[in-house]
Amino acid sequence: MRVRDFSRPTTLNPDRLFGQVAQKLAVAVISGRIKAGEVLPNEDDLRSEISVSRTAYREAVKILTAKGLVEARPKSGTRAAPRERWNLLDPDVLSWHFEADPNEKFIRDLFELRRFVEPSTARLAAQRRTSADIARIEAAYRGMADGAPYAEATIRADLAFHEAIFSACQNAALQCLSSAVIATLQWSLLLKTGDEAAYIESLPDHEHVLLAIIDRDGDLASARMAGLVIDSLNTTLASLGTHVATETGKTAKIKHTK
Amino acid sequence: MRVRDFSRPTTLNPDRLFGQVAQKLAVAVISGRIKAGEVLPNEDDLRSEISVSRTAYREAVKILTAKGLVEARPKSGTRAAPRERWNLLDPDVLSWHFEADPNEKFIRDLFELRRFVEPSTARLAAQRRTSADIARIEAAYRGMADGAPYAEATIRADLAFHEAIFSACQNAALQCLSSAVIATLQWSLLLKTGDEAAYIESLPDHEHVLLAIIDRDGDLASARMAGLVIDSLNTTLASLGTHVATETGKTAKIKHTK
DNA sequence: GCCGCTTCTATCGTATGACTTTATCGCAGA
DNA sequence: TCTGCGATAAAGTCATACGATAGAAGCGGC
Repeated sequence: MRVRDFSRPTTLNPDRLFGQVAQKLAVAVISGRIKAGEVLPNEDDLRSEISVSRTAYREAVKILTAKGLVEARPKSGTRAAPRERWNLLDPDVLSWHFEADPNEKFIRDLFELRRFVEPSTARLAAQRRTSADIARIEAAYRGMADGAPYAEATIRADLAFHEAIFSACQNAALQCLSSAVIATLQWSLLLKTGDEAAYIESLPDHEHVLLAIIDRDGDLASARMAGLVIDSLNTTLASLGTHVATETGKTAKIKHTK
Repeated sequence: MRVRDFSRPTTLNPDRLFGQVAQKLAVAVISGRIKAGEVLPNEDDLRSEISVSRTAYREAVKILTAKGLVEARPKSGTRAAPRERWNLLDPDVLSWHFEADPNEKFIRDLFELRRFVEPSTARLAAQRRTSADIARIEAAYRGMADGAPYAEATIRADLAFHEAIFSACQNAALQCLSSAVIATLQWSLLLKTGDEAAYIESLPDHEHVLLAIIDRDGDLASARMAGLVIDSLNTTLASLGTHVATETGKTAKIKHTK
């Protein structure tokens, strides 16, 4: 796909050869071009696709193995792993998804995760935030408010806003979910690009979350963040051409079309 | 540490040479024996520790790179990465933590994550469960009730109980968190081994969760799971010799000692 | 003596070829 | 038909070599 990924640079070097091969293979697996059968046999790949040494190829495979995308067993070959084995929350795996066609079910799943996690992070952030955290969140909010909708800088500010809230939680395990939330956000922004009204409307919601966190009001921060996520989900799914209804109460139920 | 890890076999082959080297290095990084400085220089390791070829060593390093534990920059060397770069929710990384000394802060973080996530999974499971899901969860519960506390089979049943609830959510992204929850459970069971009373008392809680899921009562399932997690946290932290107070209402605040 | 340039070295990345280990598959024998 | 053994294919391991470059060490000019 032709989408730019604005998340922080991936851990593995993309201008190194093994990194390129890893990405190439990963996208082939994630996009479904390689199902759960054989991966391209060693020598075949080397001779046809790109001429790359066995070393670089093997190291690429090791990376994918580490992320659960493929499984290599001695005699039977290196096969693409079934999806339930993939580390879907790995930053690189999330990032590689942007190179494939949008998977609607997966985006829904990510949003559901976000809906469960992000209100809690807002609550924690309200309870534990330092003044430095406030400064970061506020700066990010200003970046969102000042920039043009869907400009790169604005998007970065949006991502930074949510990242800063995670960071204020002081929880290393929780922090690891920030990449998943950020990927969800990117899908969201990507899908509704052009819908300026939706973006403008979301600004006050962000500000309200910020204010609640400043006030150390965990319940309020949580509730406002929940609202923000649900609004985002609704406009995103609307862009996806799917219908969504919001239940009364705090949870939103996604109508399963078809 | 001398702890057994009962989670499903890791994705990367432990009886392969590179797997052993990867584990060795990973534990050295996670335990803090290697800080954020240089990793053992190539040749030094090869000659002293275990005689292993550069190939195997490099592939091990690639695995750790993929999981964010180390960073190999072109010419300056391979260094242990700062902790915020680690993929703490990666199944292997979680598993490697069992080889190091218990990190109290990290266990608290994991419990916090669990507290946020697992009630939601119980709610979703109640809404979406099939009869097959019920069968799995119920079988796991029977395994817990029938076995002796802290016997291996009983522990496996406990883990299976929670895993089955994740599975009933039909959410691939959420599913990836099951390994983190299971790791948390294992830490919990490990730390309070011997406290049979705590285990016996948790049985009805599990049963109540199961019943709520059978009844498709999402709110009830969520509330009961929340109670279960908080009880587990309290007894676990008590075993850790730390004091915890339960706030009135749905959230528990962990008193930060010192 | 301080600063900038050159050189030198350590270390990662890549390539190649040979050998070992493992597990699958098919054939032969009971 | 079942059992078992060997052929075989693919991953795993080893040794070696070379290229590139970041960073250190040494050198020379101001």
